[in-house]
Amino acid sequence: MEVQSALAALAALAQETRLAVFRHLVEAGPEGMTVGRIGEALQVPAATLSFHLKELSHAGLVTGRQESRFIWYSANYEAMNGLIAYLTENCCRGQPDACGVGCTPAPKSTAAKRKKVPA
Amino acid sequence: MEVQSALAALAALAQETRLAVFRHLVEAGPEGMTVGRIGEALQVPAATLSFHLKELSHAGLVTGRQESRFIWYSANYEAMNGLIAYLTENCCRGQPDACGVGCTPAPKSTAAKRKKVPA
DNA sequence: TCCATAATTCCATAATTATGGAATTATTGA
DNA sequence: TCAATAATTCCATAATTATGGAATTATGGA
Repeated sequence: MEVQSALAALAALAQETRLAVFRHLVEAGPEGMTVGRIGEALQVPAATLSFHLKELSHAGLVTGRQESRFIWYSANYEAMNGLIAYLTENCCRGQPDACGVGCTPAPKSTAAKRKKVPA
Repeated sequence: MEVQSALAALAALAQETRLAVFRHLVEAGPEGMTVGRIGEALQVPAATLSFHLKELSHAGLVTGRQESRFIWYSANYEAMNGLIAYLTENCCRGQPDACGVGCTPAPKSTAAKRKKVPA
């Protein structure tokens, strides 16, 4: 990933509504969601949502596909992973063991959080 | 990670100089670098660098420790990993296999890139 | 063709952010 | 105490960005 695309992606995500939209789409999976459903879920006016979707789209973080009267937006997982790779690239000069807490994104908490069960 | 800290981190990284500083510190390891060395390496005027270090620091992405006349700044690896976890949280509703290219940041390209050797 | 629905563009206003020279504030060694 | 170096704060200017109602542009069903 080039510095300019990383910057575009970060700027796109650095806004409350867009971050929420993106995370929603990451969660939704490759099929994605229609603009209407996104706006409903997040309570965002259509014009505002359209503006933010365009920003995310320009940054390469989401893509839309027209399907009949609807546009389905979905997360671009490759871009997401590319951004993460860019941020962590060459962490500790490739000696991650020397990095204390580590250069690795922890045990990958993909699933929703679960309350810790007391012993 | 809370939405507000994620937003702060993303906003901090969404700026060319700060992104360069952060990646430089990620690469530098836990010891970090002095302000002077950073400015030298990236060719940034002191006042500008100071401003950006403050932003990164407020966002929790770096920390400075005074040591004699110098301030050593280092990346906060925990914050970095927290941000990544926040972005990928509950990816594909916890069924990453259904996600095509995947919810996982690829084979972890920590080390510097190497040219692929032709077969 | 006409109507209803989906989504985008237009636009003015408001708010936030980056820049870097000059002045200022630490910190240390002599 | 004084001088030298490290880093930050101050400040005015310039530039970018978010908001959402109203108008506009697809798209498909009747």
